[in-house]
Amino acid sequence: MKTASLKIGQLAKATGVSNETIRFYESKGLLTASERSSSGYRHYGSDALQRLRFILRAKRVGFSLDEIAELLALRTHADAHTCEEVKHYTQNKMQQIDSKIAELQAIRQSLATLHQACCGGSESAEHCSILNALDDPNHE
Amino acid sequence: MKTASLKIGQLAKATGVSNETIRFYESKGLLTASERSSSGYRHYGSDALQRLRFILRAKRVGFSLDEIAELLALRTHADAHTCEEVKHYTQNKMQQIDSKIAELQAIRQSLATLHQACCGGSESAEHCSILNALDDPNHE
DNA sequence: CTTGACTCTATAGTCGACTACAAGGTTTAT
DNA sequence: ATAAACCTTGTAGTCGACTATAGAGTCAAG
Repeated sequence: MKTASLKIGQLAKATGVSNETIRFYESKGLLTASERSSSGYRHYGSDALQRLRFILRAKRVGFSLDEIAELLALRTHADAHTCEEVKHYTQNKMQQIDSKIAELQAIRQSLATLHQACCGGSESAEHCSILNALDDPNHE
Repeated sequence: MKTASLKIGQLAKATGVSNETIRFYESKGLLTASERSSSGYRHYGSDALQRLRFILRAKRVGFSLDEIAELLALRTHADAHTCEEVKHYTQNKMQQIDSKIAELQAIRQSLATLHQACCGGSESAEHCSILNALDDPNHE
């Protein structure tokens, strides 16, 4: 027996998604079982666990399943992608991520201002909303 | 005439969404026109621009319209919310944002590793994928 | 004073991402 | 050896977030 082979239900439980979701991700090409038993049962290694966690992580920060599939398909020196492609793609994606981080920090700042203004922030106006808390210097 | 009154199409153009999307957001309680003309046309002030940009920003980082509506409804000293509620909610939301930022940074790190490994990162293995680039110390 | 570019409401359709059956086969615990 | 608890495929339904269309009214330029 190989180290840590998981059946679909175990993988599901370990990641907090349903069996159906895992099969759905498979149908979208995001996650394939490393093996099938003679009876057709899916079997996963620990790499699947890592892969699925990556998928969920990326989803939580607003990436679509298609984008995630692209990310997972990225490999250096792989047959399907030239170095140039990988360089450009990763560069681009990192910029996208930096924007997302900046956007999150802006929202966080507004929340922090609101949090401080609440009950005790004596300077603050009444009816201070999250939009008042936003300075919003950059547009678009 | 008041300063900078926008019709729906102008607001749409300024933010890059369609007129229909704006009406849809209105139907979900996210964005109301400050006024209607006698003929029923919606008119927006610059606050609507700020509000809509906030909505789009929050959307891009994975918040649902319902969550965004909650964020926008947050006000200190407002009738509908006690200080305790606001304090708890903002605290909670800020933690959520911190997790999102950490997740983005993890993905970004993987991409950076991949980017460096590509064409010239002499130490790196062949067929290095984004998952190999992930150390993934923390689970869940 | 008409033409074209806007706006309105209302309803239906689409698309991504699941979620819930149905009808059956397999594994495991007793 | 049989029942409970798994697994299989397949199809249909749901839900959030739009998007498109119809049919009508309004506004600004020539």
